[in-house]
Amino acid sequence: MPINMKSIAAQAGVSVATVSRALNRPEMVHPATREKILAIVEDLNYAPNRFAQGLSTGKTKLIALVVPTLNNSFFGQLADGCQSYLISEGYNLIIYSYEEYGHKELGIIHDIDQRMIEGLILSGSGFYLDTYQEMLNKIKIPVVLVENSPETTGISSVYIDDVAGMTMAAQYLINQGHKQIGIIAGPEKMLTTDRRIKAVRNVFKDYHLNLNEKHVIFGEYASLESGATALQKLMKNRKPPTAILAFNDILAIGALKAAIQLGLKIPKDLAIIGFDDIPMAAYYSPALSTIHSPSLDLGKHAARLLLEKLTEADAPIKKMLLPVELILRETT
Amino acid sequence: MPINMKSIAAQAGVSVATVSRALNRPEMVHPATREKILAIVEDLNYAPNRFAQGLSTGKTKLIALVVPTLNNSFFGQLADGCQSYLISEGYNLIIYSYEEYGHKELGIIHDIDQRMIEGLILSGSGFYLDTYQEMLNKIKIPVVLVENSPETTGISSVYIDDVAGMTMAAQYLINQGHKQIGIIAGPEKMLTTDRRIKAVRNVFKDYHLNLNEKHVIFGEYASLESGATALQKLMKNRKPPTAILAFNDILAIGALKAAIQLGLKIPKDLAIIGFDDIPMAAYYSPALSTIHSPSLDLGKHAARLLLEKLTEADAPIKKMLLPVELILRETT
DNA sequence: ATAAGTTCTGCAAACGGTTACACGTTTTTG
DNA sequence: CAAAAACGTGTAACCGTTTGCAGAACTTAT
Repeated sequence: MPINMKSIAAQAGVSVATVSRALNRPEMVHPATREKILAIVEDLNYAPNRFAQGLSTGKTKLIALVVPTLNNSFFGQLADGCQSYLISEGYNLIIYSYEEYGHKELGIIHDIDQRMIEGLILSGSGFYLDTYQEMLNKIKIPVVLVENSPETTGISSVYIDDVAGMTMAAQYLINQGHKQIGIIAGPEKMLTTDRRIKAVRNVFKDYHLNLNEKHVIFGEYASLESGATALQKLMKNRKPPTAILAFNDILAIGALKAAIQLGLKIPKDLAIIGFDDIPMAAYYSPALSTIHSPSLDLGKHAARLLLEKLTEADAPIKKMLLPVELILRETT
Repeated sequence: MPINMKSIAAQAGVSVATVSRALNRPEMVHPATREKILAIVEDLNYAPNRFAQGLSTGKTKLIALVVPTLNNSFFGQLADGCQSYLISEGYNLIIYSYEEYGHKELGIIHDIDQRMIEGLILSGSGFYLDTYQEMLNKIKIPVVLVENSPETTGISSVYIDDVAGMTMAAQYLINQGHKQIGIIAGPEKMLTTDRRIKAVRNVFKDYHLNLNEKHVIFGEYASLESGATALQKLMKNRKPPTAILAFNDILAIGALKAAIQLGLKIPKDLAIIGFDDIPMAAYYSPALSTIHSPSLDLGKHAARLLLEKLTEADAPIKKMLLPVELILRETT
């Protein structure tokens, strides 16, 4: 015996239409009838079948989140943030992590139709500068970008204040007397990479310093190994850096490990500042100085912005900038 | 102009039924017709609407995964593993992380009906011994358990060889001459905790040693902080341990950090072995000795077992035990 | 008491597929 | 060469909702 509207209707002695209305537009049905129906609904713990709803309304309350990988606290927290907000609003989240999934096409464009996904939250490094707009053009549903280009027009996005973060970090290091600063960046074509590196260059300019191009290493997005090899390469320079700016904590920790293995004293021989402030940063040994970014909030705000676009026809495009904080621990 | 079956049918000059058959049971339709239809389908990049399919077949190809949190590489990888396998089989995954979501009821039971979720992969610590069976009884769809009780009857499960892992670790420490071994366990009522602690007790018995009950600390599931406080408590004992077995790497790293802060030399004053071998383990400083468990595979196998149950009516209950490995690094 | 509103409810079509059944066509068989 | 079997396709019911439309029942105004 399936518990569907029909059975509710039968029990209440009304038509399915009335049950539907009692649920969706209560003011349209007579109080007495409504009470009766709702009591039965409550009693049977009935909830409408979303598929049928989806078919008939075109609304499925399904949102997709795209992340590079879940094997990184930053995205894990981001996902948790989206999740919790969406669930509270009656939406569900499908997460696509393209590292394991295999990048090609992401298949999402396909699923958007098949699954009738209503909105998309795009995060991470997968969306490179050159293929970026092209990709977005193919998507016909509302999109919110996380940690991506504020330059992109027409799309709401939530991002953290990269520029402020990098600026603070670079200024701090320079004020500490560092002249040779190594940059361990993410992939070259990534938007965040771009933004952050420009911020560093600007600080250097302000201080009338020169950024040694050999001290800039592009690598994988967030891999411990990539951080380690970057550091090794940096230290082989004739004038090795005395401080490192890493574009995320995973890279920073990889670098930190490599530095320790090279026998460097941290922070005396080498100072390191990361980015993100993943939980592990405070617990590394030595504890990593880093830029704190509110990843959970990032997710929540992204989800909120998306739902706004979904439910309010005239929701304006918003660019939301979340503040960051420089947290000084033991690596500086 | 929506691209649905109707439009395909119109273009091919056949009925929707034939299109449906061409897609689902190709052998039933005349090769020539089939070719024609498939060509159009290909051309328009058509894919059937899953909601409509779901409504009429009852199959939605939606699987849910329950994890405590995504803010832990172990579960991140687990999720990635499930994801990649499921996607390759045409399924989609909805992830519920109950830490952020709020534990109560998990709401999943609700969503299972609403969303017509076909199968469930349950992982993690949320399912405690006492409420465990009760919870499972409420679920009417196929379930696969990850890292959970092999004692549970009637349910397929994938788990790692806790017992072998803990046994190896304990034996190793004892053979190294440690007599006072501290245990930093997860929550007391968790099934894995139970299994692992029994394994340790057995090793002690085999060696005719006594496990000091004061050396066993139960804590949160996987929190750095909980690991740190556990260690502090342990070291306050009159006879503090000279080695630590932590039930996961997060706890281990928390403990490690606390130990370093107490000025202990690792591994001379204190040896530590973790569990899971998250990527960070190798990159911690000192690198953490740990039991490697194949979290990605865990996910893939769980997903595979679930699909077997879904598609093969008589799929047998399977208990799959994945082997672990003791990896000795710098903390032993 | 009747006309004109208001409420409230039911009917039925639609959403986009799947599939049992029936029917016309072709092939096989004795 | 007719009867039987096999094949290919269309018709229509169904899955569980939502919602425009129409009509019944009740108010209110005249």
